Amino acid sequence: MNSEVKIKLPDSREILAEKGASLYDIIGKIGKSLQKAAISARVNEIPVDLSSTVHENSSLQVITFDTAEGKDIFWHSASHLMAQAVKRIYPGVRLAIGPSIDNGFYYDFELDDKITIDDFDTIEKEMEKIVNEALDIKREVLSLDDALKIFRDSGESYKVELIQDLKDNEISVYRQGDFIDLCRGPHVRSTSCIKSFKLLSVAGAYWRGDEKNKMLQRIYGTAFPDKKDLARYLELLEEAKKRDHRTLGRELELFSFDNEVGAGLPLWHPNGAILRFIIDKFTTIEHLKRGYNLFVVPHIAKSDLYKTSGHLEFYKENMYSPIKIDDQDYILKPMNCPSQIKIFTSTMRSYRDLPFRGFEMGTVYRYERSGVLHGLTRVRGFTQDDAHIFCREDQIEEEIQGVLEFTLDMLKVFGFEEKSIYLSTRPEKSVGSDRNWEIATSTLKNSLEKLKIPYKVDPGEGVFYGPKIDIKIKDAIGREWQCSTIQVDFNLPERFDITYIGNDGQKHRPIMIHRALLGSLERFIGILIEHYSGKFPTWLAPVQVILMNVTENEADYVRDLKKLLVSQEFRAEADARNESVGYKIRDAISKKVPFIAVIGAKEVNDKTISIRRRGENKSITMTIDEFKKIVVVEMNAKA
RNA sequence: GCCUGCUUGGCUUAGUUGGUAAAGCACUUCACUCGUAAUGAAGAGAGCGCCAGUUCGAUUCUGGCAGCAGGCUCCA
Repeated sequence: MNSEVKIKLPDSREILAEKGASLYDIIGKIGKSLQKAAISARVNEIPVDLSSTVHENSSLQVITFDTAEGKDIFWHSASHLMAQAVKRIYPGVRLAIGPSIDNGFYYDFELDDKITIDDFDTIEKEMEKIVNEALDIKREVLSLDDALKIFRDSGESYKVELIQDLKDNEISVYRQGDFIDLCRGPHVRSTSCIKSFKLLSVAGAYWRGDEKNKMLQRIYGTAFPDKKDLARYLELLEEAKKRDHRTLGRELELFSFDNEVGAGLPLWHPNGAILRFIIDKFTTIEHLKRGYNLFVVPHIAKSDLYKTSGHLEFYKENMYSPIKIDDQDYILKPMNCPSQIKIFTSTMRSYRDLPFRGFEMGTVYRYERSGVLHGLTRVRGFTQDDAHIFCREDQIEEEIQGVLEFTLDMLKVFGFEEKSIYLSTRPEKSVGSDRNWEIATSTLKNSLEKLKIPYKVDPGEGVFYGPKIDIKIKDAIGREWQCSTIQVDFNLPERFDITYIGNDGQKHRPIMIHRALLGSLERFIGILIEHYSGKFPTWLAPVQVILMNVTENEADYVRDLKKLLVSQEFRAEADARNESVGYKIRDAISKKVPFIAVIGAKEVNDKTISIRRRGENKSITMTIDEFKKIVVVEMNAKA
């Protein structure tokens, strides 16, 4: 009796196991396939290695790769595997850290040799060898002193530093063959579990993420229990590459960058410029419909303005050097707010004027360090759908709610249904009274709750001048992007001494709300390109239809029809080249246009067109009016 | 800014152990007049990111700069 323990499973079944049996054996009793899939297990809710033994009645929950926890453990073990291989190849290497990340793992190394992707083959081969050696991965618990001695003796100074920070008397390490690493665990039972893996990239990374520290070499990789899963993941990476907005930007003739113009300064080509124009026009009109006033301000302003606003002090890093004009310093505007404030303060405002909402498609210029530039998503000059709302304290809540609803509506129109919302509260360094922060934070909270919008709190992540709500959208392949931000500001109204006359005849200070819904137009378009994979819905498509003739006889007809459609504000192109229909169809498909219209003798005769929709390989013959109606319907529906 | 790698016609790439470069697509012309994912042929197009240096000679070697990629750091 005493030699057996009861193991309670998640479905409340109970099984008996021999006292001291390993989890691996116990799981084998439940099922062979589960035993094979098991990565680790939770015993009495604590994740442990499968090699650990059970000595008392316990609950058991098997962890497989299907769960986030399973992936984390598996990838962490894979990172150890890689580190072991690297250490075998480069004995002088010093190990830093090697955690699991979103879709794999990395390990940071300090090494005099430079590792490049050309070395991946060698490292992967060594990893394979270690997998085939089927080394047991064993946990050991050491005293602080013993642990320090082991890593000191082997010259692993980063590990020594980590151990010293642990301030723990019991240090767990994991051993697999000749390799030992400091680690909390748990891990898979054997190197043989990590069947398929791939090293993906190598990059520099600062020790502990601090710029002042030494730069280490980081190798990224991923791994899966099954070869098929690895293949699928690599395909996904290929897919992401195919929808990269930088590639599509060139292929679809949307935009480009030019060495001579400068890094981070996008040039909008006809197709991209029209896309921008469509979004700009739509966004502007939506603002006007919601009672915003339109603002336009110059791209430069005197540096004094930014002294008043505080940007010269707090935002200097991101601002360009002054331009001298008539012996005065002018600065390329890094933000729209200061200039916009001057519109509000240009005259006496009454409480009756509030809320006063000013909207601008405002272009700003910010210095970004050369290494951070990235396609359209990180540039040095960009345009924000920026607005500032000046309101009374009692109006904040309604304004915030209005902005929230507006934002969600807009994002939906652009095809972003899934989003996550964050409320960022007061950071350590901040301006404004406790009372103001309290009011603003609770107002933001109330607004979210009244609209039944689920959100998470990001404590201390607010801006120094006020709390904010950030909205992250999820694109078609599940990546998150932050675009929208709604911020309450106590700082600028003070700095610019903004006032309105209340019904008591006295001056009062309004509250300012900054908000951008799409954020930067450049970045938003970059995200849109990837989200739609270049297949823009009809209302956004730079070219909605390509018209093509079958033989030379219909060429003029096609050109005339194109002119007619263009004159009626349809975005049409004609392909009257002397090529086969098959060839032109193929070409048009690669341009991802929503409609392809083929016109042969029959169509000219019947005054019809043969329409082939994107993604379909059948065509429908219809009159030109019928076609126009379809396009109009889709444009109105923003489809 | 930092680390690693990269930079050859519009695009994708080949190549030269240093003797001024090759292909496919795109483009132009000609022929074909063709019915829903590539008709055929011919032609034009780069001096190999920029600036120096080494050399009889540099696209190839060295240095600097710029740009790009992947990261790190940063991101009001």
